[in-house]
Amino acid sequence: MQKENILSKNQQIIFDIIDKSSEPLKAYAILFNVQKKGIKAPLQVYRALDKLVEIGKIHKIESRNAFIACQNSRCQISKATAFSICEVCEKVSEIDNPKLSKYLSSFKDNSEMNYSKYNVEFFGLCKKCKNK
Amino acid sequence: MQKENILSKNQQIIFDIIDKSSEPLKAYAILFNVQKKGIKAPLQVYRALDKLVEIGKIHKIESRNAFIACQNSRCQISKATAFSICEVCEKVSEIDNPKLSKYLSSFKDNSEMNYSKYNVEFFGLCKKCKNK
DNA sequence: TAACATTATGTAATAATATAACATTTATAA
DNA sequence: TTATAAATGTTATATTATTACATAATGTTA
Repeated sequence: MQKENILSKNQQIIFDIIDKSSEPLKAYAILFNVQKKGIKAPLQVYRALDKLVEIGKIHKIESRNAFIACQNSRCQISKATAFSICEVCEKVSEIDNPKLSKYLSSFKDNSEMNYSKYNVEFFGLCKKCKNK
Repeated sequence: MQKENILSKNQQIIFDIIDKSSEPLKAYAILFNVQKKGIKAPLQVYRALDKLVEIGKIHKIESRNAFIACQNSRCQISKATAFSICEVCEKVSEIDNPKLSKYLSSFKDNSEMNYSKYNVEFFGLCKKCKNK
C-alpha cells in the first residue's frame, strides 16, 4: 500500500511536524520549524511537501496555502478530498463521509470529461464559533 | 440584484479582461494587460479582483491562483461554486449542475458545523485531451 | 559488485503571488 | 453639504513557490 511508503529523512521530519500540528501549516512556518533540524531552504520543504501530497500522507488546503496530515483512510492517495473550514477560527478538518465521497467520485456532468480527482472545501462556522 | 452592481472604473476594466478571456487569468497577467490603461500596481488589480469575487462576478480557481468570469446564474454570489479542470490543457469550466449544487448546498456531516459556502474542483481529462 | 537509473538532498538565486501602510479622490447617504 | 463609505494611487514589502545546477544516497539489474 502506497501509504506505508518509507519516507526519506526530510520527508519524515516535515511529515511529523504537520502530523503533530492541530492546525494546517504553511510552508514557511514549517521551514521555520525545521531549521534547527538542518533544513534550511524553502525548496527542501516544498520538495518534501510535494512528495507527501503525491503519496497521500498530507493534503494541501488550497484556499489557505496550508497543509494538513491525512486523517482519512478512504481518501485513496488524495484523489478525493473534502475539508471543512471555519471562517472565524480557521479550524480545518478532513471530512470522512462515504456518501459524499461516493457521490462526488461518481459525479458526471454533460461535458464528456472524465474526472479522476476532486477536492471540495466547505466553509462555515464551527460549533465553538457559532456559540460565541 | 447584487450581480447588476455598477462596477467602478478599475473593476470594469479588469472584469472585461477576465470576461473576454477563454482561460483563467492570473493576477499578474491581468496587471500586464491593463498597464496600458493606467493600472500600474498589483494592489490595484488585487483590490478589483477581491471586489469582483465578493459580488460574484468572477471566481477564483484556488488550485491555480487564477480567475474566471462567472458563467452560472445559479451560483448565488459565489457561495456555491464548482469547476472542472483539465489536467493536460488546463481548460477550466464552471459546472452548472442543479443536482450537484443542491446536494452540496444541503450537505451536512456530523460535525455540527453550519456550512454557508463550498467550492469544489474536479480534475481530469477534457474531451480533446482524452482523444490524443 | 559494477554500472546504471532513480530518488533525494543541498544551495543560491529569483520568480510569482499577495498584502501593509499611507495619502488622496470619488461616490453615496444623511 | 457634510459626513461616511468606497475606490484609487503609490511605494514598499511580505509571502508563496520555482529554476538551475551540483552532489549524494538508494534501488535495480547484469
